[in-house]
Formats: sequence, structure tokens, C-alpha cells
Amino acid sequence: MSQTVDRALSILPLLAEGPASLEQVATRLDVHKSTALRLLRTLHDHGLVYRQQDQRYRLGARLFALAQQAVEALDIRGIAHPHLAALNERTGHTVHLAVYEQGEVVYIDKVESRYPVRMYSRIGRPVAITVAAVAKLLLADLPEPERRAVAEGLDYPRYTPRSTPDAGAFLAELARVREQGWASDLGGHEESINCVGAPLHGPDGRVCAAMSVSAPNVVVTAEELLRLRPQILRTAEAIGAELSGAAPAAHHPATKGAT
Amino acid sequence: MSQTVDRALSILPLLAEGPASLEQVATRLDVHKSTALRLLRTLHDHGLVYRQQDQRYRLGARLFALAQQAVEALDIRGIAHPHLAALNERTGHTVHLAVYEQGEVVYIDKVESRYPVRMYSRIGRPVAITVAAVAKLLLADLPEPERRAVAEGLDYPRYTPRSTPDAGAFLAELARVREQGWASDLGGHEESINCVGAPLHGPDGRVCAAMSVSAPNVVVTAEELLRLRPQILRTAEAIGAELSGAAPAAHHPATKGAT
DNA sequence: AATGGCCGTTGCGCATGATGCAACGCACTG
DNA sequence: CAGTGCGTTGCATCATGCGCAACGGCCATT
Repeated sequence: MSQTVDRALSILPLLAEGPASLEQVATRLDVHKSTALRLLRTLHDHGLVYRQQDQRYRLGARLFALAQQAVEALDIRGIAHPHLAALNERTGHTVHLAVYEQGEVVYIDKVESRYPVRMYSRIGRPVAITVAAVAKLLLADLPEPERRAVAEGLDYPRYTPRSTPDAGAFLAELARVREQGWASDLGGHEESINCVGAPLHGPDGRVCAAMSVSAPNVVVTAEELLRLRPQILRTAEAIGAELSGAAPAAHHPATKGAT
Repeated sequence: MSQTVDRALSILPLLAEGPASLEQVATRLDVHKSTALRLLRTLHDHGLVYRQQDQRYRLGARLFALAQQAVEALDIRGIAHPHLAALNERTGHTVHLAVYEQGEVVYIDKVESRYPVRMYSRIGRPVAITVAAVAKLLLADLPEPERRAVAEGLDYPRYTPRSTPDAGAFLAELARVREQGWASDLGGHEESINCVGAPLHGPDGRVCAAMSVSAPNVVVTAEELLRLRPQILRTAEAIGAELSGAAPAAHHPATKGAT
């Protein structure tokens, strides 16, 4: 692995937190100022980093453009979206789509609730990996050694009393999820929010993404939400079928095609 | 500028075009395979690049996560304020900045008029959502189902005879606003007060805030106020560019003062 | 107005780390 | 079963990225 590039790339997550000065970057990277400057300049030349008038650095327009292209390149998203929208239409609740990539679970799509109730997460933010239904689904499908390695490398923040407490409990939960083919999170992240999720199987049979329906219990109780399970599973299967090349059932015009 | 980093970063736009094999990357970079491999591995370790089953590389979801995190951390007010102050300086009128959150539109910044006018707005307070220019701008950008849901759940108080009367009229107005890219409120909240507003686009291209210039018609007529529109739009675009990290990019320190 | 500290910037000599090469392994093909 | 194409590895060479030290602008302090 290339040390120079490694350092340069380490700057990006750092700047994602907020603007930082040259000195701050140098300190956090543990390199000399002049080194940090050179790296930042290179990033700047590529437009990944932006320099504001106060000379501090932020992420730049190019990075946003690339990010946009990155999600658009994910076929799953384009294929799944109409299905997710339809599910949202029928249930009225917020629907999420997430993928797993190298130890991270990332939301890549979301269809908002019709209810004008604020939902906790925005797409893109790394998921609360130890509790979210989608995270459980994605991790549950990993081969056993990797699953354990990931589980043991995680923090287990106690968002609520119902949050997953530790690696042991998490692995047990993953086993259950794997077994039953769906997952739920009942107030494990935010006390009043529940969600139910299902896995999306790719052509190779492995779980390539996960979806979930979330709602605060001021709108529906956990029991009512869980009653949507069959519908969610059916949607997940429909998406999976289409991913595997099955003809898309003639729903709405499935415009947003992927190639 | 660092050559190694430069090469590594050149890979990203290349992959944005579509998945590519190691050999293709090496060729396009004009470096040896082994060099390209090392660079790709480093990018991969940082999650910026993902390796699909067929061993070809594409952009990683982490890029999206980074961008999204940066968007959330954006200090819209801090970036916008100098521009708003400058606009206030030039026009003399009250300037507002607002965002949409949890079904409400709230002011997050305000630069007072140089004229002795009283206006019922305060930072942190909700906006008269059915009539204010900023509210129209923010709601006009919501996805259609949510927009309709919100519009239908609102009250439509008749502050004045020119207030938006009902959901139908409001949705029609939102469509117009969305189309034209700016909004006005001519005496819809307080009989004698007019305002003109423009949307602020965030890095993801969506409207993340809205600004407006307001003045009572004892100071300027509605026509005169509307004549400021180009100036307001220009300001909004400048803020948007800065929010997005668009790079005019002066390397050398000498650049000082407004452009 | 003068001073000192802070922070970004520059040029340079040194050694570290990035480079290309050549050889290997693997999968697919004729 | 050779032959081809592509990804991977270890290594010797030297280009390149590194830290240092010194400079200069800006701001707050006296």
C-alpha cells in the first residue's frame, strides 16, 4: 500500500467532519506541515478539496460529483427504487435501501414517509451498524469468520436500553436473522422508532443489499409495523427477481433503468 | 504536487465512467500494472473504490458516505452570511435565510434593514409557511408526494386578502416557483410587506436553504423590489457555489478581496 | 507604533518509499 | 495441452516525497 496516497486519502474523512486548517490536518495526520500542504494541494488540484477564504479546507465539488456518479452506478438502486416507492405509496412509511461494503453499511436510497414526521437518518451516513435492521441483514449473510471479525471489531453504543449490548448478543441476533430471513429493530436506535427489514438477494444468491420500513410508534405500533412483513418480503423478492434478470413485472414505467 | 497521489486521484474520474480492469487503469494512467495495482489497493483500503466479483473496479459507496457526511456538517449560515450582509449593504433591505426541517420552515439568519422597519421574524422562529417566499422555495423542491402531503396538512390562514387560500392554490404556486427558480410574496403575510426570494442549492444539487429580501412598500414599491431579482439570484448562486466547494482556486496567497 | 506569536509558504538535501521489471500463477481457449 | 491474457509478487534502482529551517504576512498584545 502506498504511504503517500494513504495519507492523502486519510484527509478526506477528516474534512468530511468539517472545515480544517492546514495545521490541524498536519497534526491529525501526524506529518510535517509542508507534507500536509503538498497533499492538500494535490487534492485541491483534483477538485476533491476546496479552500475557503479563511484558508481552511473543506471537501470540494468534484467529490460530490463523484459521489453522485458512484451511487448512480449501482444498478441495485435504479432497479429497486420503483419498488421502494411503490411500497412507500402503499404503507405510507419511510423506506430505506442499504448496502455493505468493507466493514461499512451505507444507506444509498430512501423514500420519505408521507407523514410529516422527521426521520432520524439521512441517506449516506454510515448506519448505526449494531442495531439497524438493514445492518443486521447485511452482516448476517457474511461468511462466518468475517462476520465474527466484524462483530468483534465494533463499538456497541447504548443508544437506548434496547440497543444491542455487545458482540455476543449481536452475533446471536445475526444468527437469528440469518435463519428467519428478515430483521427488525424495535427502538434500538431511537426509543420511539421501529423498523422491519428484508434482504435483497443478488443473482449469485447472496445478499447484496437490504431494505427496511421505519416508522415512529406515534404513527403505528410495533405490532402493526411487523404486520407489514409479508408485504416487505414480497417487495424484496420482486427486486431480487429483477436483479437476477427476471422481466420486471409491469408495474409503473420503470424508467430509471440501469445498464 | 505529489505525483503518486496525483496518479491515484486520476483513477477516480476514470472509474466514474464505468468499471475498469487493472490493465485498463494502468494503460490509461500510463504506468506499470504493478504501480496501478498498488494505487488501486490503497484506494480500496479507504473504501473509495470497490472491487466487483469480476475483479474489475468501480467507485465505492464510501465516496457517497463521505459526501453525505460533509453535506450534513455544512455550516450554511456561516457561509451564506457574508453574502447576505453584502446584499443588505447594497440594497439596504432586510435579508432572510431559512431552511426546511421537520415539516417547518425556520429562519436561521437575518440581516436587518437599514430603514426603521419592524418585521415579525426572528432567527429560530418558524416562517408563515403558506405565504413566505422562502417557504415556497423550500417546499417546491420536495419530492412530489411529500410536497403534496405537507401542503394538504397545512392550515391556510388569511393573513391578508392576498394570502394563499388553500392547498390547491399552494401546490400550483409551488409548481410555478419550482419552474421559474425564484419566488415572491406580495403582501400575502403583512399587507404592506413584499419580498423576493431565491433558492440555495447544496452540494447534492438539491435546495438546502432559501433566502429573501423584504421591504415594506412605504420604502420601495413591489416593482422596484422585484427589480432586485437578478441581484438576489446572483447572490444565491454565489452562495451555492461556495456551499458546493466549486473551485475558482487561487493557489498563490496573493488573492484577496471580493471578486 | 513596535513586538512577538501563529500559521501558511518555500527551497533544499537526504533517505525513504514508489517504480518498473521479470517471473509466477491462474483461468480460459483453441 | 500448449498458448494467451490478466492479476499478483519480490526485488533492485533511483526518483520522489519527506522533514527541516527560514521567511513573510497577519493579528493580538504591550
